[in-house]
Amino acid sequence: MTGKQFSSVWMREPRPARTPGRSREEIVRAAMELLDAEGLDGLSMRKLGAKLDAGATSLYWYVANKHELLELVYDEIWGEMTVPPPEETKWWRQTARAFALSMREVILRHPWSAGLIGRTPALGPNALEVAGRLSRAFKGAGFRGLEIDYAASTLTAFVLGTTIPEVAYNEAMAEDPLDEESMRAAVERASAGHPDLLERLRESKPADTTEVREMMFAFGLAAVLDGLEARLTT
Amino acid sequence: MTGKQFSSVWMREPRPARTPGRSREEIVRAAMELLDAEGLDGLSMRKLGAKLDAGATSLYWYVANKHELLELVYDEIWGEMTVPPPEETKWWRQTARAFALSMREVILRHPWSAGLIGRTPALGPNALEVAGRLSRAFKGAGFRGLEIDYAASTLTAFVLGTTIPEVAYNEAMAEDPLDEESMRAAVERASAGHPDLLERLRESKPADTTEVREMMFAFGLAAVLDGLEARLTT
DNA sequence: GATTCCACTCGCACACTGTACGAGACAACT
DNA sequence: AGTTGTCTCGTACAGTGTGCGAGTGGAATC
Repeated sequence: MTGKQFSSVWMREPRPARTPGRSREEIVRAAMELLDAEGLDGLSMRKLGAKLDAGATSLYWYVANKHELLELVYDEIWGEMTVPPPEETKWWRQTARAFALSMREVILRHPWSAGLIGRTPALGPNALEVAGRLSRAFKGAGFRGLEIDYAASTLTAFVLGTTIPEVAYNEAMAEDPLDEESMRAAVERASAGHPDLLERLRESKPADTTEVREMMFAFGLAAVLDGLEARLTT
Repeated sequence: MTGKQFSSVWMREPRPARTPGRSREEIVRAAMELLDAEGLDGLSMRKLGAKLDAGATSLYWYVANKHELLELVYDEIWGEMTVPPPEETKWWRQTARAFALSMREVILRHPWSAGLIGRTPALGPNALEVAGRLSRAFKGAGFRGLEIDYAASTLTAFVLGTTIPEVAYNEAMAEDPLDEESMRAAVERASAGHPDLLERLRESKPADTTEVREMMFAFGLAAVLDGLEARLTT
């Protein structure tokens, strides 16, 4: 009568894995390969089973349902991000900056993660490790109490909010590859009646898309870090 | 031979809608009701058809596919956000702040939008209207050239990145309602071995969840605005 | 008034999804 | 030898988006 358990993979022990060869890790690895190759929609239990020379429903021995599997691969994403330990960096800004760049890079490298990353609570060991390191970094910076969390959340929110649309753009381009020119024409047509937008569209003409985004990210990141620093000195 | 068109609802004229009663608008309205009631997964063409006393496939006369329908309801979301015109506000900060609050409020009111909002290019009339107003506001603030876009993107990125996890938390809670207490216990158990996290978890004990998030949002927003202002004066 | 045409509706079918169920296979322990 | 527990998987079910093609009703044309 103690109420329902919070249902997450991380609240349950994994199957012992007496390991003939199939195990949770194996499944997660195969799932990530499939995700990298075919995206979030490309992952189905049947395909994953086939990839492992197993029946689709065999996987349900190791994983309660597909959502649990996604929780597992999701945490793997956090494992690929780097938060440099304080010894390696002089200022907290350096740590924060390195993390932000790494987070963006990981998401862009695994575009399917953009569809997962804010969507499920991040309670896996890797996510907690990152959260812990980030916490320590901001604490070292001088933040106190809840503001440590606030600062960390602000940073990750910026990266998330920036990267998700980037991924969306990339995927729209991938499934419907059209040259820069006609894309621009389409957007221009849609922007008719919004002179401000058209003007800025023309300004960016010569620049490469990825380069513009790089600059945008650098600009926003600098602003966020400045903003956090400002919260610190008052 | 001019290459493929960019495929988006906004690139095509809507069906003339001789309107016996069924029309694009009607369908979009019904879709939003269904989404508000049952969430993103609750929207299926069959259910939507039933709600309109129509066969599922009848809708395909007005909409090329489900994705197009989602593009339409997605733009509706932008229509509910408010960007106060410059006359009504004294500083750009006020405009930006009002927009950010409004954006967050709209997303929280239509949680399903969190699954759409960064995922598809925002080329609908409402989205462009918002983008235009935002552009003008930041131009008025003193930003120039591409930095106008950068500033606007930074702001929306922050709101997006903050709100998506909020929605995720709300939905996890909704489908698996457990009291604050056992939730905290679960998270504490997961955080074992991360003293920094545990410490902060305990600090936030008395505070209400929604209140904490409100404070977090205010903190982050102030930081972002400060950061943007800093970019401006240099 | 008859005919043609077109806007529109919708039942059926197809390929696909996640996963509950229960029957079997194999190894280890009693 | 028998029992138990771990693990595999075929089958089945309810659900999805949507292509196709036949059907309907009203307006326009002859």
